[in-house]
Formats: sequence, C-alpha cells, structure tokens
Amino acid sequence: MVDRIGLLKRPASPRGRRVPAKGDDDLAGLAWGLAHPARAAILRLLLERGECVCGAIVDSMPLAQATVSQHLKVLKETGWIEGEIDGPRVCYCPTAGAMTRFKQLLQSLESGERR
Amino acid sequence: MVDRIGLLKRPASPRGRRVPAKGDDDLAGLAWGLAHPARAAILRLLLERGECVCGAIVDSMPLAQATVSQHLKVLKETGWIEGEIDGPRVCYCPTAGAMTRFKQLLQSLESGERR
DNA sequence: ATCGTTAATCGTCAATCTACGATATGATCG
DNA sequence: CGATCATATCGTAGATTGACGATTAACGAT
Repeated sequence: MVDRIGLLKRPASPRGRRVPAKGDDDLAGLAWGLAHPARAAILRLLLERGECVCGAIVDSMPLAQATVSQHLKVLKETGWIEGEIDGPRVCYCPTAGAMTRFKQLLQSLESGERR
Repeated sequence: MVDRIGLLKRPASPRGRRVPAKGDDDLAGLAWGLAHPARAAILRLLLERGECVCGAIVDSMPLAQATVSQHLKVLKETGWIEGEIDGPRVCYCPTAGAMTRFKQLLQSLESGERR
C-alpha cells in the first residue's frame, strides 16, 4: 500500500518494520532541494553573494523566469533559502543554519546516531 | 531551448550565461541519490553495518523487492554504494569516499570555490 | 487611477519517478 | 538436469517534475 494519500507532496519515509530513523525524511528533504543543478547553482550564487534579488538570479540563469521562480519555491520549501519582500522585488538569502543542519544530518547518517 | 536530448537521464546543468560551476552537476547527482527517504534509510543501514546483502535490506524495508532493487540501482548510479556478487546473493556496501566527496562539494558551495 | 516593473501562479506538455506484480536471470543444491 | 532461492529487469499505472508562455498580483511612480 505504502500510501501517500495526498497529504505529502514528496515521498514520506515508508512506514514499516525498520524504525524510520526520523532524520531520513529531513535529510531527504534537504537533499531534494539540492538535487537539481539549477537549484545548486542558485544556492551557490546566494552563498557567494549573501543575498540577491530574484531578478538578478533570473538574469544569471539560462532559464525562464517562471522556471527559476519554481526552483526558488522548492529551495524555500526545503528550507535552504528565505525570501524577503523588499519593495517591488524579493530579496533571497540562504537560511542561516541550513547547511549546518544538513551536514549534521549527514554526520548522523555516517555515525549511525539516532536523533 | 535548454534541451536534454536524451543523453542524460537526469537534468544536466542548464547551459547559459552563468558559467555552470561544474560541481553543480556532481553535487546535484549525489544529492539526488539521497533525495528519497527510502534511499537515505538504505544508506544509513549500510553505513551502520558496513555492508549488507540485498535480501536483508529488503527485509528491513516496507517496500517490495522490486522497489528496493530500483532504489539500490539509483544509489549505485549516483555513486553512493557498490554491489559485489557473493555467490547467489549481492552484498552492498557504501562507496568509499562518497560521503567525503559530497561534503567537499557542499563545502565548495559554501566557500564559493570553483573546482 | 493608470502605468510599468517585479515576481508568483496557472495551465499545459513531455519526461521522469515510484511503486508494484510478473517475469527473467543466475547461482546453488539435490 | 530440475528445483529453488536471490536479484534484477520488464511493463505499467499514477503522481510528480521541469520547462515554458500567459496571466495575475503587488508595489512604486507618474
């Protein structure tokens, strides 16, 4: 069965025998955010510059505005970035601690910790 | 145009204005491998145990054998694990250095290095 | 109020993902 | 050889992704 009844947009950890390690969903979520080169590029840009208005991001990518906007949405939903409305435009910046959190989750994968 | 002419299974870095940082594809590829909770769980299991035969992995997950096999394939293709045929079964283990490489790529994201 | 700019959202299409049962392959045992 | 166990692969259904143009919404300026 392994549902997905419509509550979750992205696959949740399959429930079952193995205790689902809790961190797997979080890890998968953050990993998902980076799992597209365009999103990696956007995050790289933001980490380089600290922050950046949407338009500048669009200009730096060979993708349509709508597409970039979608990727920004994914990055926001997965917790990598935040957007702040700044007059008529939106300024994006990396979420503080997201990278650290991700690395922690990776570490917990390695060390078999249960968090 | 931003093609994808069939050579690549997963989205390649969109070509265009911004020099595509090269690492973005690698990073996205590895991230993709972890971007599903089941795959994170499998990798966790392998890192905990060092190695594990396929059947034991299947038994520990609430997924059909075919599905687990598919996830194992993705993990293999993205470079996270290796499988060694061991008599009638297949023994999987984490690829040495994959985690390190992934962390390096993350680091290069943060520091704006170009590799 | 109206216009222009900026960004998000809508609608759509083709491609891909995830899940599964069924089937094929491969090795070992009797 | 034939039966059996362990995995991989095939085929398929349904959901989701990623791309885009078009539209909408939100703001600031005229």
